[in-house]
Amino acid sequence: MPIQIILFDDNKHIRESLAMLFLSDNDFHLCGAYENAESAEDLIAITKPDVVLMDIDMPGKNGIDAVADIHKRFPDLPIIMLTVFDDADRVFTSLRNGALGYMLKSSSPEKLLEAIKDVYSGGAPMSPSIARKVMFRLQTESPGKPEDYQLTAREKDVLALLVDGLSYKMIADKLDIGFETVRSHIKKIYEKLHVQTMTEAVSKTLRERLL
Amino acid sequence: MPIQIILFDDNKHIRESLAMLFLSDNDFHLCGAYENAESAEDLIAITKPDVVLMDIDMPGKNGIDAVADIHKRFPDLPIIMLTVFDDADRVFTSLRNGALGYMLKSSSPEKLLEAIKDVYSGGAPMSPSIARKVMFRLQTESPGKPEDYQLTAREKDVLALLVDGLSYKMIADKLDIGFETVRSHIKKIYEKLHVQTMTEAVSKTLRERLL
DNA sequence: AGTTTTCTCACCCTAATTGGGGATGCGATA
DNA sequence: TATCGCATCCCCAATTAGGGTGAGAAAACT
Repeated sequence: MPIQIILFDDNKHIRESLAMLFLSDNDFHLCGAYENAESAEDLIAITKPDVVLMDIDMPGKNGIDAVADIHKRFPDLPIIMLTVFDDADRVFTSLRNGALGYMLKSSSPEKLLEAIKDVYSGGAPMSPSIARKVMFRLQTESPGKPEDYQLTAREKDVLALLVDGLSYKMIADKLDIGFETVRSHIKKIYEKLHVQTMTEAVSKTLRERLL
Repeated sequence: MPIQIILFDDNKHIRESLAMLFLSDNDFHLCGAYENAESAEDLIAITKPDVVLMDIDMPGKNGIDAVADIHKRFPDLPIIMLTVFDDADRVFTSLRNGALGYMLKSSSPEKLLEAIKDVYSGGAPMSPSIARKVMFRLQTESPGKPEDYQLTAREKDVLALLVDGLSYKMIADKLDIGFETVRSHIKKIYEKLHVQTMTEAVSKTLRERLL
């Protein structure tokens, strides 16, 4: 049986050309095409599509908010965003809101059909240029190779507890060592991390994902 | 001119079939195929490829470490990882280490050629099943909506500087307010965040991505 | 094997910073 | 008017930072 598709796009031309596209291929069936996502949730509840195609900018309720609502109510329903611009921020917001795929409108009809099949069978299709942005964010948000400050195992223990917000005394208790010993370790840690206060140490540790 | 490709894969069969693939297409030229990545950096320096194909598991130096080294020395050289399993952790480590694309060996030769073209022209090709994992991580690692502790603008200013490791006095200077004022703000912040020390505040702020 | 370095632990003293209580004034906003 | 944000000040106790010293054990060098 064909994959049931619902489409939200304010551009009449796009709606019609996609309708033609799906008509010409028996693997797909367009069960609805709407110019806004205002009552998207109800329409989905009625037509029960397998895949949602959602334009990112639409008058009224925009695609990004619509995705959030749809995803909340139908968590397993795959949603593919359609866009003309590969604006990094909106890509991200959409993805975080629950969209699975992200296709540029400029990509070929074949690619779109392929993307729908992908998303229907558990993949997450993205235009390569979009994937690149996603990855860039991923790389900068998780700064891979942490610099190695050569902390000893014990120092890492202490630092971990420090980061958890414990005081010297509490750390001493937890590690079953003396208060002054904790201090010695912390002095060494500061030296190695090139910091001089607890907050700097905690901040550096979390930001650079040490430990 | 054809895209110059260098390949690292310990499986002789794969090396040979890819060699055949590139021979049959004039858009590509395999300028080297090696069974390990031990001296990858030097080989790259000599053969000057446009794209690197790197198997993820190899005896000796594994592909993940190799990527890190190659990316460090040739930051603009695109690297595509090849793998049989779409193991989420290794995907991520590779991506963080600088790989741009990530293809399953099970994908078709056409897809691989396409991926090479994509990466060469600035995209980031990924198998949809891999992209899904990437997105999943992205969604769970950036925990959408942070709890709102109702901090005032001024309190956020203070908290930001606190997180940067500044002392009360330094914050006072920077914000051009009195030392005691900083203290009162911080007291309020602690109250709102339900913490009682600087480290707890910093830790909570960074971990929950407040600000 | 012998020496040196490193890690862990512990203690001292002093100065600076921080945290928990207050209280007060002023302007904006509700 | 009453609350809220923002700014300022006070005191006091606790915590933290910087400067040392030193001992015992394990790891690394020679």
